[in-house]
Amino acid sequence: MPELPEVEVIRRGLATKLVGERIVAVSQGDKRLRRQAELPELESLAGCAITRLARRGKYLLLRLDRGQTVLIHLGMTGRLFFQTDHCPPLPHVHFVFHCQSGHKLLYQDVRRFGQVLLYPAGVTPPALAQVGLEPFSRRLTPEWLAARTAGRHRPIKNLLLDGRLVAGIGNIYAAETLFAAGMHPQTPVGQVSLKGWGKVLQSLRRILRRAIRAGGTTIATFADCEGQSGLFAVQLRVYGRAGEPCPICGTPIARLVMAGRSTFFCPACQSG
DNA sequence: CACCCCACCTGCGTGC
DNA sequence: TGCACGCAGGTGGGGT
Repeated sequence: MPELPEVEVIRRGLATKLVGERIVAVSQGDKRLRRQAELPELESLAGCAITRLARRGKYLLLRLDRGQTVLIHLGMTGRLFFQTDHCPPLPHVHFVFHCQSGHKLLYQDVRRFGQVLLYPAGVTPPALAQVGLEPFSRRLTPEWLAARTAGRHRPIKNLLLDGRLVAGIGNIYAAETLFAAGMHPQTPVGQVSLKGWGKVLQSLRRILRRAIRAGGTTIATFADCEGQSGLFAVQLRVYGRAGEPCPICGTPIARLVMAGRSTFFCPACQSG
């Protein structure tokens, strides 16, 4: 589900309701996520107030007034939302954060690829050390990308998916970025010119901004913390559209598997 | 170091 | 109707 725009939409939605809110209890479902904090740790959050919601790549961070950090990654199917009153018990709910105001924040995750971890004051979550530059960082420039990829041969699409270099890009936005930049997904990174990197960066930033503004992309399950679907799916130009005509030239959109992931592109527009 | 592959899960759509 | 299969927005550990 969630790439940078979806996580950012969640972050903004949660911030309006959670900043200043105090946690009174945390409860846990029976099945475990791939990585998760133990319940006694999370129960130690009782009495803490949430001071800030932050995002690094696809990680969401809840900062608490005693310095702790709750690190949440939504994996493929993770969702965060407030439980509405009188709704029936939901399946696949793994954590419930009970707030002083009566709000209940639920973490639901069908496939359980997500993570909910707790770090004490002063400890930086190790996973964050691996996270690359934010797409909107001023340090991310065509020159930086060219320097980091000089002489390397991996396809640009695989590079965009590598969050250790640039954070937050997933399969949807990698495809859309390369389409907008007119670049073939298999282009070896070492062959991309400075001008090419400029185009990629400009396309990436424009698409991410538009996706955030549209509330993210809902393919099947994504929803913001109020349960609203994102509207960017209708603006997708190639992702999931194999066989459909390219919106620019009419050539059928092609599908290719790269690094085990479906890759959608226009063979005519993205020849360079 | 650079890069690829697969495991980790459940659910849904398709085709036989 | 049922079953087998392929596919899905994520990482991360292990192999070449």
